[in-house]
Amino acid sequence: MPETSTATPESLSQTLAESGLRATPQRELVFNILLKKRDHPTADEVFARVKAEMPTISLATVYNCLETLVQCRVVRAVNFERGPTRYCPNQKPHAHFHDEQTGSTHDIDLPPGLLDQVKTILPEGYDANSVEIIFRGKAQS
Amino acid sequence: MPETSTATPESLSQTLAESGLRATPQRELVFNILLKKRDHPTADEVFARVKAEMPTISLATVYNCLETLVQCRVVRAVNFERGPTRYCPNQKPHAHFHDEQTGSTHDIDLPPGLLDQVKTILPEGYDANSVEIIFRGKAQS
DNA sequence: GTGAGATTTAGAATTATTCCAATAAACTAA
DNA sequence: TTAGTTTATTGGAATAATTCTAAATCTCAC
Repeated sequence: MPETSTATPESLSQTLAESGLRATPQRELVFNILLKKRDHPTADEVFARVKAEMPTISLATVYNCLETLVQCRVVRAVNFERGPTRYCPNQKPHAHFHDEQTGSTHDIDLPPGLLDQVKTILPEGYDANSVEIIFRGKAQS
Repeated sequence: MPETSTATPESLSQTLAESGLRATPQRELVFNILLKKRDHPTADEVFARVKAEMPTISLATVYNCLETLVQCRVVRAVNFERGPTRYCPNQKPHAHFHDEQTGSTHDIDLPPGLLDQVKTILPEGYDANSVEIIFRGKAQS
């Protein structure tokens, strides 16, 4: 697994505060669950994991928390294909490798400068603030 | 708009035949509709356009036809974000630029070799058969 | 401790897509 | 052609993912 760069649980509260948002137990738990198992879970999967520790939480809250974390940029929402959105707490620039056999997704570290280099293919008049790269294929198991 | 490389309406019938599939009026019309306006429409949008020319077609058939065309590789299904799948008849290797202001999507031609170059960042054991690149930002209008 | 605003909650509503069973169309072999 | 088989289309029901809504709860500043 690549080295990862993420907000820590401690800094989450601060990041939220900077956006005028509160660090609620639900938000913290959802974030910690994402950190604990970095397998790009869907909202439903996050809900199941979170529920084990906080049985009263609702699915709507999980959606709300995930959306909040995405807004604060401590979590990335990922959409490869038809199907539910997946969530990723890795904030380091990285690509995704989607293993077509297993359906699993791996983070791929990007060499510094690659994204800028890729941006140079854009014609005049296009100003990209983000670049996403998705590989599909077979990974050694 | 970048130059595009697509199956022609004429060759569609042959491509389908190669997969043991029939060139039905519905499949041909769906494909022609995609060629006519290359704005990455959703299935619903395709349905609306197709219906204007063939009022009896059903939404299920539009989904079926799109899926068939994707299987035959004459159409690409694109998923950027939460929301319906979009369809693109451009078979030339290209990236997508998603204009966050307008919500529209532009095809970006790729210089030869770029995809192979990007693949070189993959660690040992990863074998990608496709690479997708998505830009997000602002395009000059 | 009160009031304002933020957050959570459960369930209803919506959206996108797939499934299903019946009909229709096209192809094959006699 | 014509019966038989396979393939495709159709409309509606079913499912899946997400968003909405309105009420209850919590938190913070005063």
